[in-house]
Amino acid sequence: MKKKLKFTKNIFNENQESEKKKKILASAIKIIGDKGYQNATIAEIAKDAGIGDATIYEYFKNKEDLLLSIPVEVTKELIPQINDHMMGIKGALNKLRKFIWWWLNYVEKNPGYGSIVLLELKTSKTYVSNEAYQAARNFYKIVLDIIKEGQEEGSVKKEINIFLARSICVGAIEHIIIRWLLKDRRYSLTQYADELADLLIDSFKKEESTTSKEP
Amino acid sequence: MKKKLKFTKNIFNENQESEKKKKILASAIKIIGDKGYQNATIAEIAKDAGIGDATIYEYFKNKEDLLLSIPVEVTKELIPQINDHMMGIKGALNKLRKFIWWWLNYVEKNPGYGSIVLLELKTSKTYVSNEAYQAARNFYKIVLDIIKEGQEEGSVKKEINIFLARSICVGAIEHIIIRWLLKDRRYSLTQYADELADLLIDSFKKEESTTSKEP
DNA sequence: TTTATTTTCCGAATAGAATTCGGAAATTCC
DNA sequence: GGAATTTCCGAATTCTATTCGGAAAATAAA
Repeated sequence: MKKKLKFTKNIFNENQESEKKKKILASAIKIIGDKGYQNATIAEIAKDAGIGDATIYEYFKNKEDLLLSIPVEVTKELIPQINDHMMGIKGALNKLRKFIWWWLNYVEKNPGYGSIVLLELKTSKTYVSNEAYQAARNFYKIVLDIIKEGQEEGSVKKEINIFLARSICVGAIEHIIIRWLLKDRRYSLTQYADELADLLIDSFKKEESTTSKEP
Repeated sequence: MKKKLKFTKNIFNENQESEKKKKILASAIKIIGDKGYQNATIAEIAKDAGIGDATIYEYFKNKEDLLLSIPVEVTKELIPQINDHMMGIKGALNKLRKFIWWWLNYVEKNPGYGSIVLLELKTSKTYVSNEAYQAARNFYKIVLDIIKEGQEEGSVKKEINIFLARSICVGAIEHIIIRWLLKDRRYSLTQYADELADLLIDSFKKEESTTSKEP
């Protein structure tokens, strides 16, 4: 493999992260996801990644930057993945159901990441002004777009405020995940998907039956 | 005022917290609510309370214990307060509307406390095994009781899972508050109360019209 | 191949903040 | 008033993020 050329490192790495950086991020997800941001130490993350403490600072500004980089990088993979799963599904409400199922399932399989995104991130002072916040917005924009689509195709009530509807969906999903993360995680998270989807869909959907003049 | 007797301090203080402890808690709410748990220092809290750093450790086991004590103490005041506001309101769905309004309004007026409860608390490693978690449960039990009451009086659909309904309510409320806390807080939070209540109520309520045989 | 330059890495020092310790000051008891 | 007890806190300790300076490795130049 060709090695990096002089002065080209930064440009070269814009898309292709160095292996070392990826390794640090993986260790950070593992350690922070397990112990929480406060109890995770740079020393332990460095050790897990097989490097010296100081080396982390070659790749990340500081501990907070390391934390915030996690959702930025992971979301880059996640959004294409969920879009892929969405393909071929007809009807906004069916897509909403799929989204709920997919996200619960993902967190159940990656509780460390879920814990970082849903518990640790928001306490970061610089979160909203960071790229990580945009990543979260992009992710939840999927829900907003589904609701919009539903209004356009006529399956979702026109009179509801789509932003409020998104808040209800995302809020409910996150709340259920957070309970699961905080508790022992013994039960399956995915089992809630259908019932939650039923209730949400029921509150958004336009009644099909007696809508037109006379049946 | 009679001073404390030998050996009776702990028993005596079970209900009546010492003034100093209250002062520390007030300063902690102020500082942590403003800067966040990580950026708030014991030194600054102590200074604000007009005492030495080490004195805080006479009243709280450590910084985390201080954080967790905040919701425990505040909830003791809050639950009676909200119950008071609930009095005289007829109908579970009207109570739900009131609860939503009251809680949004409280956070708008006490954003520091809101920030502690909704952003900082859950990252604490010992949260679920702490009294603070019970305090949060007690607080949100109000919502669960309202939904139950609604099913009993016939205003809420019998077929919905009340725990899920509670998750949706609480999740949606918290999500809206968190957005407000993270963003600039320039707009009014209370303004969302009615629209949110409308949407939630609409999804829980039993259709009144054609339920009985023939009107 | 040798030498110069640039990049990567990290051991050791620094600094900031939580927590502990020992004893002084204040209060209560007799 | 003096002994016992409690309250308070200055100073020392410890733990950890972060910085610094330079060694090691990689790359370019000769």
